[in-house]
This record gives sequence, structure tokens and C-alpha cells, in this order.
Amino acid sequence: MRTIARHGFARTTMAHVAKAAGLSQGIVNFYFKTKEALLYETLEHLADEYGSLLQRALDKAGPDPVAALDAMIETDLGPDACTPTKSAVWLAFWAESRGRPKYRQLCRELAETYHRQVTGLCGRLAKRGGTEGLDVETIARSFNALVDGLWVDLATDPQSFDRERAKHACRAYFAGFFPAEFGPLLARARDGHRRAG
Amino acid sequence: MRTIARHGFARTTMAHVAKAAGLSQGIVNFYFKTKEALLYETLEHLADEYGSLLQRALDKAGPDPVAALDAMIETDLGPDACTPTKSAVWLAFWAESRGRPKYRQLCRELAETYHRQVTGLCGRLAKRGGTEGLDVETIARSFNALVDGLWVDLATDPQSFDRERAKHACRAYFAGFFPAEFGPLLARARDGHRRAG
Amino acid sequence: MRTIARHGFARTTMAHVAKAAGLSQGIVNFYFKTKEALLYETLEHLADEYGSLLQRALDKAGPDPVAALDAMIETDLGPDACTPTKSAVWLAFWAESRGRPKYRQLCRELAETYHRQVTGLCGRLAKRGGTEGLDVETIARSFNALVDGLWVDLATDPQSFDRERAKHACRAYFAGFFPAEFGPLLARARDGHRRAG
Amino acid sequence: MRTIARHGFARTTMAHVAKAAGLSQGIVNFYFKTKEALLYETLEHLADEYGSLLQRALDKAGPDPVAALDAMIETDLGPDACTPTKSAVWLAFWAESRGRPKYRQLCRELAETYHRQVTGLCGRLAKRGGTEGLDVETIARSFNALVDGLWVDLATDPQSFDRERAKHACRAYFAGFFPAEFGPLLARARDGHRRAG
DNA sequence: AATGAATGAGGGTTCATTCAT
DNA sequence: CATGAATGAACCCTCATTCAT
Repeated sequence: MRTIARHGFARTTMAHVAKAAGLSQGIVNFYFKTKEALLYETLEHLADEYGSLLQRALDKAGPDPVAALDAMIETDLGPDACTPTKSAVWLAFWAESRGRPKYRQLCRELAETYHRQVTGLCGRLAKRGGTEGLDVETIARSFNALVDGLWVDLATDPQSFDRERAKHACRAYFAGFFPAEFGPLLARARDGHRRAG
Repeated sequence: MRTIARHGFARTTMAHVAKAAGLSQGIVNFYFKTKEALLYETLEHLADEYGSLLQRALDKAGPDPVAALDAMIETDLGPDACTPTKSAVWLAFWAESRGRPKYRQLCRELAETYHRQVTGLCGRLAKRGGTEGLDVETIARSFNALVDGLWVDLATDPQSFDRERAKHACRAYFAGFFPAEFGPLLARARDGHRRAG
Repeated sequence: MRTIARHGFARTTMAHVAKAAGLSQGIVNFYFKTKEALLYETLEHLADEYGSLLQRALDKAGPDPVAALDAMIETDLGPDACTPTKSAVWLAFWAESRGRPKYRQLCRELAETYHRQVTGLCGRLAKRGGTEGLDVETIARSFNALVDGLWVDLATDPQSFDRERAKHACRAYFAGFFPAEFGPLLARARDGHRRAG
Repeated sequence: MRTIARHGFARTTMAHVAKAAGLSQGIVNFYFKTKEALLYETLEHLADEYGSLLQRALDKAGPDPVAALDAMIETDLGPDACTPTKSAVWLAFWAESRGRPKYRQLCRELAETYHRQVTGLCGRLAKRGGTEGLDVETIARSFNALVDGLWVDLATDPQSFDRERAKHACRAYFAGFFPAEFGPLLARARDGHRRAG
């Protein structure tokens, strides 16, 4: 992952990877069989890790949709899932997933799962707030896009942004649709900043 | 661009490009001197085209910040700037821009210009609405992220989304911060859909 | 073929082949796509060449079975089909054909065709001579084995043998079963030797 | 030997050999020092085994040249020396012996010994039969070739042939030169077949 | 004595680049 | 200008060999 993040996908060679890992090329190939296999297992590892981070966060958040959505935000932009390296690697795989069916499938499955969860949570939120008219499908997809975009921006220009402001942006995004629920969260975060600053 | 979109950056070869363009390999190299140069000129072309599309749209929109922001949305997600091929190519360059300073610089300049424009427009909007307390900096960066993310999602899964819904999502995003200004736009779009449907 | 004959199959590298042909490795791979393909095409070339040599000889020999069999001997051990290089290459392919179905198939087809022809000719000879009791099937297979063995010996030790004596051995072999037909041929060859020596 | 027979010489790896023998790769290298050494010792083993089989058969056959030659036939095509595996390995070594002086030397020595014995026996037979005019040198070399060819054919296509018919072919070969001596052998074998069938 | 993880040289192959035509 | 055959560096991968355990 470090090698992909540093050199880019196209310039990632087995020699780079082996040297970065402090291993010989022979043994890397012995374990991973193939460069393609190594790359795919990297993607799998990334997806698995992300999946379990998210699951753990959701379990901890409990049944409340606001808490759950906030947990997703905290996970997506937390220090474990959203490092400069990892976001760069995700970006690389997204870019390369066109024309590589295996990558595409895995990415899409993850995105679909994510989308279903967000849609479900937003749906419950809309029902509770009496705003069933909202297009939760689009809200969810756009939230996904927002997070993806934040990752892209963090990957391409880590200076432009910090993770806390990114989280704030996500909360502000939800506050636009669910002011009653996410307004307080926003305010609390703002006060936190004021106290911290 | 078609070749990058189809095969991915890492698997794009001069032979592919030449064949796709109906040219001999020799002449492609004669004109572009180098693969690296061809790729860079591709990025420049993409950036120039996008820049002029945006400029034209802004000129046409006039001085009103709402109209200008909406023009940006229309451009970013319009049929000229946001084709499946182009979004895929942007994605590829973003991914590869780490570790390639020339790409990085060009991408960053474009993003900075864009960011300045959005920030300016949002600032005027905030002033006009009497909501100077808004963090226009973050609003602008997040809008950028949202558009980037929508491009990513359109590039990786064209089915998940259509451009009209993406535009709607952008307007909804702004409506969260500037309800008075973007609310009517949203409503109009919604009515348009109703009439059309 | 020269490289296989010189270094053996196992030590034949593309670098050897390219250097022996006075070409770069790149262009060899460009033309043959694959080492495996190059080897297979070599076998095909060898088989085609042998097939057409044999066919031409048989056409020239006419319908007489003795003349035809003698033409086969002349071809198999003639200067075109039976060079040190070619016999070595045949030997290499025979050895490697176990475990390489494609080689095996081609070799077997050629052998089967050959066997059918020899069996047919011997059958006509046996009928003509009133010795229908002969096991022409085995006679033909053994003749095939004899020729193969002569090739092997010529390949492994070119000094041990010359082609003329090998031909003589083949005629002597047939003379054992068809003395009336092949006896004169033997005698003529012997006289030829006497005159020549 | 099993590995060479199955995969061919070129594709025989130390890993294959070790696995087939149920040993670790380390210990195989420890005992044989080198792949080259292992291969050479394999050839030596094969040659030694063949040599002692032949010697034992000749000892048992006694001084009669016909019995001795028949013993050679029985050995060469008997169940101990002529298994599918062994004939395949011989073929592999013959093929590879070009360009490997050590193999070549060993193969040639064996062939020379064999040739001397056959020549001697045929010479005694010719003298006894009053046919000193025969070219025993060529008869012997051709017999060797015949046996080699039978091995090749058995190695490349075990179905085409069985060992009994191969033996018969050898006897028929000798019967062509020494009808008085090998005719009865042939007849006996034929009767044996009849009784058996 | 025995293992198997580890090494690294060398193989086949790809592909950006050059150049005679 | 244009071609495409030709080059060679660099890639991925295999595998004989070594060595700590």
C-alpha cells in the first residue's frame, strides 16, 4: 500500500514492493504467487479492514439512526480508515477498477452494502421527522459521493483539508436534510472547536 | 483518453493509443515525442477544455452568485465536461498525480482556481443573506469534494447515478446552507421532473 | 533448430535463439509471440517439410511397392530430412512430447500416417509374393522403429554411422521379409559400393 | 526418473523431484549437492542397472551366440529394463546428451560395449554358418538402432506396441541374416502365441 | 540430520522508443 | 511526413541453491 501510494499504481513494481517490505523479490512472489494476486489481496485487505471498522462502529453506536450515521462519518474520516496512504490506495483501485472486473466487483459490492445501510438509516430518520417526501436514495448516494470526494481530495492534496473539517462537512451535509437531528451535532462540534481553539 | 478510460492508466500502451486513433505508432511518437508528454498533454487538454467550458458558463450566468454557482453545477455535471470517458480519465490522473509532480501541480492549480471562485461566490451569498458566520471556506471545499465524488462514482459505476440527479444533489447541498437562494431552484427542478414524468 | 541441436531442449533460451539468428530478443518475441509458440512452429515446420519430402518421393516412385518403400528409405535417410541438426531436433521433440499434448499429437499423427503407408505397401508386397501370412503390421512398426533408431544414433553419435550404411540396413531389413524383392536392391547397392570403393 | 518421464527433462525441477520422492527440497540438495549431479547420478544408475541386467542374462545364456543374442533381446525388451518410465528417461538423456559431454561420454561407452558384444556374437554366428561375407558391423549397429527405435516408440506411444511384439521384431530382424539360427526361434515364438491365443 | 523459508540470478515477455525505408 | 520493423531496458516470475532453525 505504501508503494502504491508513493509511486502510483502504474509505477508500482514488485521490486519496489519487495524493497519497501525489506524482502527479496523471490519471497514476495512465493507468498503472493503473482503481482496481480498481491494487488487483489491488497484490495481485499483494505475492504475487509474497512468493513470491520465500520461494523464495529455501527455496533457501538446502537440503534439510533443519527448516532449510526455519525458513526459512519467518524469511521470514514477517522484515523484508522482515512490515512493519506489508504485514501491514495483506494483512489488508485477505483481508477484501475475500470477494465479489471475483479476489482470492479469488489468495489461495487462494498459500495452497495454501504449504500443500503445509509439509505436505511436515512429512511428511518425521514420517517421519524415526518419528512417522508425526501429522496433518501439520492441523499444516500450523494453522501457516498461526498465521502469519496473528500477521500480523493485528501489523497491528492492532504494540505487542503483536515479530517475534522471533513467530518464537519459531512454533518453539515446531513443537517441540510435533517436540521432537527444534525443541527445539534453541528453546534456541539462548533463549540468543541471554540473551546479547543 | 478513450484508451485510458477503457484499459486504465497502468495498462495504457502507446500501441493501444495508436491503434485507437487509427495511426501508426511511429507517427504518434513523432508528434508527442514521449509517452509521458502525450499523457501530460492529455491532462492539459482536459484541464483547458474544462476551464473554458466553465468560463463560458460563468460569463453567460452573469454576476448573480446563485446563477453562477448553478452554472458551475451545470458545467461540472453537464454533457460536455462529465462524460463517462472524461470522468474516468480525471480519476486516473488524480490517482496517478501522487508521485508525478507535474500532474499534481496542474491538478492543484485547477482546484485552487475553482476553489477561489466558489469561495468568492459563497461569500457574496453569505453576505447578501446576512449569514456571514458561515464557514464558506469549508462549504466551498466540500462542494468541490462532492463534485469530485460524483465524478468518481459516475466513473466507477455509471449505472448508480445519472447526471441530473447528481446536479440535484449539488443544489440540495447548497440549499442546506442557503435555503432562501437554492430552495426555489430545487423546487423548480422538482416541478420540472413532475412535468416531465 | 540449430540452437536446440547445439544446447539441447532444456537449455534452449530465447537469447540463444535470437543471437543465433542475428536478431534481437524483442523481434523474435514479436514474431513468435511466445517461446512455446516458436517451439511448436519449429516442430510443425519440421513435420511439414518431412511430409512434403516424403510425398514428393512417393509421387516420383510411382505405384510399385518396392520402389515406394525404397523411396521412403531414401527420403528418411536422405540428405534433406536426415541432417545431424534435424535428427537431433526430432529426438528432442520426441523426448519432450511426453507431457506436452500438442507435441504428442502432432508426432503421433505423423507416425500414424507413415505407419499406414508402410503397412499398405508391405501388404501389397506380401500379397504379390504369395506370403500373406506375414505380420505386415509388425513389420511396418519395426521398420518405423528402425528408422527412428537410426536417427537417434545419428543424432547422438554422428561418427558411428553414415547415411548410406543406414539405408543399406533398411534394405537388408526388408530383404529379410521380402528376399525376392529387396535382394536385388541390396546386391545392386553392394556392387555400387564396390565400384565406388 | 518418474519426474523426468512425466514432465520431460526441460520441466523437471528440484521441487517436483523432492515432492515425488516425499522429501524436503533441502535434503535432496544435501544428498545430491547439485541438480546436475542428481541428473548425472540418475543416468549412471540407469546405465549400471542396465549393464548388470545384461551381464546377468548373458552369463545365464552361456556361450551359444544365438542364446546370447536372444538373451540380449530378452533383456533389452524385458520387464526390468524396458518400462515406460525408463525408456522415457533414456530418451530424455539421449536427447540432452548433445551439448552435455558427460552424458554423451557415458551413453557412448555403453553403446560401444553393447556394440562390441553384438558384433562379436554375430561374427561367431556368421563364421559358424559359413557366411563370413556378412557385414556384421552394420548388422550389429542396425540391431542397436532397432532396439533404440523400439524404445523410442514405446516411450512416445506405449499403445502402439507391446514388448512381446518388439522382441519378435528383433528376432525377425536376425532371422533375415541368420535364417537357420533364428528361424526356429521365430517359429517357436509363433507357436507359443498360437497356444496362448 | 532435516526442514522450508529465503535469496538472487536468469529466464520469458512487454513496450517505449528509434530509424531505415 | 509516415511507416512499422527493430531494439533493449525493465518488467514479472521461476527455480537452483543456501542457511538459520
